[in-house]
Amino acid sequence: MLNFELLAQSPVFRGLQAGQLEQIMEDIHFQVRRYQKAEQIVDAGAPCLDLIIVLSGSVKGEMADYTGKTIKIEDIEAPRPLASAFLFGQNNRFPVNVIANEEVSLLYISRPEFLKILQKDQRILTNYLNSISSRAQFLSARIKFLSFKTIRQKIAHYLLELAGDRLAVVELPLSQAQLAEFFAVTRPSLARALGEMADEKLIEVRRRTIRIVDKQKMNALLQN
Amino acid sequence: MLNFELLAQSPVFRGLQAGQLEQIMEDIHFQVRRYQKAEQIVDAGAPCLDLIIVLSGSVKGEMADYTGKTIKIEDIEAPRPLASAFLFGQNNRFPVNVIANEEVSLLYISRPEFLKILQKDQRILTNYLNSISSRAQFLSARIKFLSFKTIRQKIAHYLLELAGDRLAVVELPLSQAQLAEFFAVTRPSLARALGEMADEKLIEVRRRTIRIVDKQKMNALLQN
DNA sequence: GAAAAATTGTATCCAATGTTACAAAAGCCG
DNA sequence: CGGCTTTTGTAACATTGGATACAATTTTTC
Repeated sequence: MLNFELLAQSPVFRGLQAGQLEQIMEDIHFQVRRYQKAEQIVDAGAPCLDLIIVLSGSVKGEMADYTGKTIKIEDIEAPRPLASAFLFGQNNRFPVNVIANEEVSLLYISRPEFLKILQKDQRILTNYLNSISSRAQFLSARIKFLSFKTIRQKIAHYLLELAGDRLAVVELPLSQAQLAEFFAVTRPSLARALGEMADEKLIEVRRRTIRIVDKQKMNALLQN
Repeated sequence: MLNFELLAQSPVFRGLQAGQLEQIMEDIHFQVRRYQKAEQIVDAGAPCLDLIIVLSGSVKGEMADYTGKTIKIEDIEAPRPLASAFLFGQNNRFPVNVIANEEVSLLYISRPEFLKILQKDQRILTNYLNSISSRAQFLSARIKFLSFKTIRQKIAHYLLELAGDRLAVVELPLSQAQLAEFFAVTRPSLARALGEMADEKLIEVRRRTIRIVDKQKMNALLQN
């Protein structure tokens, strides 16, 4: 049985009462599938025929970058939708491999069934439009990030974003290895760049804890 | 007066008769604005409140890459929509600067008005979903492209894509300078890479005309 | 608490690309 | 045709980051 309370937290169904949602889903055909940790859920290039929502656990999207290596694009946790931006469109194939981070269960709703839902409920329609758009916005931000030329710029952007306008002391939420992966950069190179920036008194690094010393210069980095 | 024949060619209104479209638009509030060549139409970061469709001419989207330089993301020509993926979403701001390539005229339809249209016509709804999704797919492809590590890989990917399964002789549709911009790479570096690939008999280059000599090795480039 | 594993810090070497500058070739326009 | 502009080709040098290896430190596990 579906957990409608949780599902109503999903970006697509947000704002609905669990009861309303249950009623809508009554007329709809759907499936729930389970996967083990590290199992490959979707191969990049496979056609996207269903809206897929993570019901429990989390999955990751990885892009095969042709060099055999993979770049991790993002994690998706319950109750977020997985393929929302690729359900429609010309050549609607998954751009990424999707792999289970842990044991997960996924809700599948086919495209025609989902269209029924969109016609039925205006709330879900706007939710879905918002969801898809947020997806495009995410990709756009990622392009912006990847367009930084140097590791220092990536670090500066990342740290300033993380710190916001508030404190100058930041605890990295990722290990250096993960951060390097996110930056599409090797781990020693990241460590070296951090070390050099520390030498130049832009930041202070004590393992995962980083203090931004010279916000001025950090910002300047991003503008030349 | 709007050219409904042309507008019906737009991804959003495709498949409608000009007459149907005219009827739908009768109830809708909209504006048409004109811009001169090189005029800045949208500043990156500005809120996106309207669906904007290019009625004539073309515009380009450029991303300010923090270094002062801009990366050209794409050209948008009539009758394509401009901000379709950013009309909705959490933080719906333009991710790019939009600049007129020539004299252009643009159709503006506000979000609430456009929602009316979506509710009214199911054809337009699916069109719009397809349009947004294609947008996300485009961005995703761009990320994939940018994730190639070497210039040679970018060249190989680009040429093989351009050539398709057909002839091995390709005429570059862009100047080297434009291509370099698209590759997010400097022009001399691109020329050098082309020269080296020619030395190694992967390709033959005579200015804009390129002949792919060794498809085998070109493909291999993309896989290691 | 000790051994093992994971994470982080560093160093060396090398390949790839940017920077800058200039020359050669092609296209354009009188 | 002949000069001007744009595009393309090339070279020398500097910089960045990748590959690899290993040491130091911290965390995990038993």
